[in-house]
Amino acid sequence: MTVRTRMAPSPTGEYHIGHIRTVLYNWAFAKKHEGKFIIRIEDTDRVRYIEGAMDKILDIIIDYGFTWDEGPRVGGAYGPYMQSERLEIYKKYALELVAKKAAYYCFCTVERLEKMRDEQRAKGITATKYDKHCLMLTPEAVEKKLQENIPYVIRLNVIPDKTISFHDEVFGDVQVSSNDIDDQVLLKSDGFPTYHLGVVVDDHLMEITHVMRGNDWIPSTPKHVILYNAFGWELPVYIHLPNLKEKGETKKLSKRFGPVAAREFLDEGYLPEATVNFLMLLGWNPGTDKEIYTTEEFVRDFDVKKIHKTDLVSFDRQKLTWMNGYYIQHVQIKQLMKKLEVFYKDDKEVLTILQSQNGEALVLLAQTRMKTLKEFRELVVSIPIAFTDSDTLIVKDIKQTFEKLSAWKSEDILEALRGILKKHGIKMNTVYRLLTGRDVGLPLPEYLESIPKEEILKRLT
RNA sequence: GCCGCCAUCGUCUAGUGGCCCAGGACGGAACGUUCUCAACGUUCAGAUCGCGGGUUCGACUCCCGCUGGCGGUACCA
Repeated sequence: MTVRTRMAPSPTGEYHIGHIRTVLYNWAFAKKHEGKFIIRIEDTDRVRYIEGAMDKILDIIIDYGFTWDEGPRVGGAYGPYMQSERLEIYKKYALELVAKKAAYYCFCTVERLEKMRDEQRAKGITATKYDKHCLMLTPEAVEKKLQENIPYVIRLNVIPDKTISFHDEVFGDVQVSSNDIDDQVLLKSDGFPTYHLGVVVDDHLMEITHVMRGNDWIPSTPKHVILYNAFGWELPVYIHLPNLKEKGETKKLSKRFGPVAAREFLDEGYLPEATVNFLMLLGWNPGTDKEIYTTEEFVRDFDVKKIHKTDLVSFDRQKLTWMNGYYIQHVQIKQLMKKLEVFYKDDKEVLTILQSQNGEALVLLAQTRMKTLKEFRELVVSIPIAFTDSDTLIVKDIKQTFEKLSAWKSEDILEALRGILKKHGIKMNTVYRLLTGRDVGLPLPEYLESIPKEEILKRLT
């Protein structure tokens, strides 16, 4: 049996960093078992649908280094891979369920449903459920309403007093009473399926063997199990993943603490490989002390049995930043140059520095000093400074000393600066501030060498 | 409310009955190196394993209860 996993994004908004984690796990699992990773677009919510969202999602998945074997843009034998193009299929299967009495037509208006729920709540029932009002309709009555073009939905017919159970590779056996399951709408009045119908039909038709998704789906999995049983289909292997939360908080990631969208992390200068490495450890751990992982190593070591059985895992931004710094430090200098050039492609000032004669030398110096690509800018771009009265004497001295230097080399500059420090009884960071406008940064002599002497002298007037 | 799930240093976690008076990483502190800041090296602090009961010769590990958190409870996914 070929392993087939999938990620099924819904084009209703920004692609979250947590979604990349889910892509990573699904992708790695398929790779590990020499299977296929599929992307399917679940665009069944026409109210929240956002034009262009799908392409943004696909682009960001690519930018994080992932590809898919089947799905939009690449096609495949199980297409179409957009649910909006599969409406006839869902209708066919919904009707099959109706024929099997596992589902039924419902003509209730939203108003009646609201009234029904209000009445239930008035009676103290907080877990409101559809009252199966339309289940009582005779076949003739249904036929008549259909003839009259009365809008309808198709609902799942949940049989009471049954125990629905399924096995999850992470959470073990889960059991739920069918009494706690609502007669879920399967096919909406606009002809689109709800998630529950769409996911079951498509996962089956696309021969998905392992369903890996956030554990917020655990409560609705029994509905899917009922559907699989009604169709007489075999269940996929369920693997529910812990969701992400903000470090120190109890709730999910929030913009208040930094980026949340996958795209934003790239914009902030986080390397995809660093972020992906960080994501690997969010919900999984090899059981060893190894934390730095290439995707190849991850594919090799990834084991479903090691996925964390917990409700939420913290997204520690500080640790991400550390890991990003680690990656920047360990990447080949040429590659780092390339990454910086791409990152600063619209920043003339930084780009000029990068492409100057000393560009690479500066990057080498900056390599251990930046945690994100974004921090490179403040390392190499000086801020003009206004000298105070007490500064002028030192500045003048520095200038004179520099002017006397025959060669503009870091060793000579350092020696000159040492003399200044001694003479005025000041620390290097004072000189640092006078020359760059910043308190900290790249090693001064080397940094100065990378800038033409004339320019430095000009700054000192 | 009801249903389901979860619970180890500040944070992420290792740990599946004795190897644990709980190990690693991030963060913090100190020292070394040093032209500032980093990086690097060495060291330190930091968890009576949510609480209370059991079971057992022995529990972080098994069972029950409580508490807390999360999720679901839509013609959203």
